[in-house]
Amino acid sequence: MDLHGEAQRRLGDISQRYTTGRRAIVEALAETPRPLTVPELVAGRGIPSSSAYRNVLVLVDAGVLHRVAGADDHARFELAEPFGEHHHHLICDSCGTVVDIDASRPLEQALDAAAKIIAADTGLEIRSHRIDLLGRCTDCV
Amino acid sequence: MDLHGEAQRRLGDISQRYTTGRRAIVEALAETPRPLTVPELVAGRGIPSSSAYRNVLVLVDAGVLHRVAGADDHARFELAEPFGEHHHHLICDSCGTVVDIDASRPLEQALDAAAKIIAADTGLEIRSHRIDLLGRCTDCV
DNA sequence: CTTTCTGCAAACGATTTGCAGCAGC
DNA sequence: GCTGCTGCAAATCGTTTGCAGAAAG
Repeated sequence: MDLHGEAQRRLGDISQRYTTGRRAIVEALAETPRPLTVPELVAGRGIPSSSAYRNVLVLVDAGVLHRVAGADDHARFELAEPFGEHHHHLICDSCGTVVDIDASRPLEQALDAAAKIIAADTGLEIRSHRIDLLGRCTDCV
Repeated sequence: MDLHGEAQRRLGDISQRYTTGRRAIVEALAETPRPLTVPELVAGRGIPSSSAYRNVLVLVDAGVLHRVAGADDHARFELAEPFGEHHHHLICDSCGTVVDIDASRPLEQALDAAAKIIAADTGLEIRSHRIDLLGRCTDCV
């Protein structure tokens, strides 16, 4: 899939430009196997944080990025699903890091079943669901 | 269940005291049907925020409180499960508020099945899981 | 060319910390 | 009475915003 072409298309849909700064963010996230906080994203890449905060909002709005909530209080960002593979997250309850976990077929089936029950059960306007696993990442043993 | 007695016991287990300030936090959360941020917790109750931040950490450590991640970047706190009922959360993706949703039996069964597959599948040290529903709260229509 | 984005610097708000005095056990 | 907790005030850090200049289409 053409990452940058598609990103540009989605930005165009909401009348936004695909600028150098935004491309830098998309590239940084494409190279990382886990969601990043804004400080992590800009570190060592020379991206000014004020622009990063602004652009991350726009990119989420355009559907290029997803916002991921971890165990600590910092928003993390990753490429939206059509760009990456469908997966879930292991959240380290020691350091707050979020690690991607590939989805497996039986797991997905069980989760779909749960999601259906949730919707039927609550009757609430539910747009999506989030399943996170809490444990220890390899760095925290 | 004796809320305060049990809170004191759990604090004692980690050599911490059940002080007036800590009791105030437990009481505030016992009266609220949803997890609160620290600023929400101290508002109008005259609890100094520095103490609130410190005590919330201790209470989580003692297993009296749980930390809940919402859609925005602010940690929220609620009484730990043995004190409250087992439930899940509806997270408003508009205002970030977290609302409790009572658990139903079929939902729990489906979730248990999913959790078993997760554990067998990943082999990771998973301590717990988190299922959140993302949608709109009644205030945000 | 026009409109939007960028980057700096300053403002902001939540969270953390040092320290002297108070309180639980 | 000893040790740990409290509350204030100041420091810190992530995040937001105003504005003049640069860049995308």
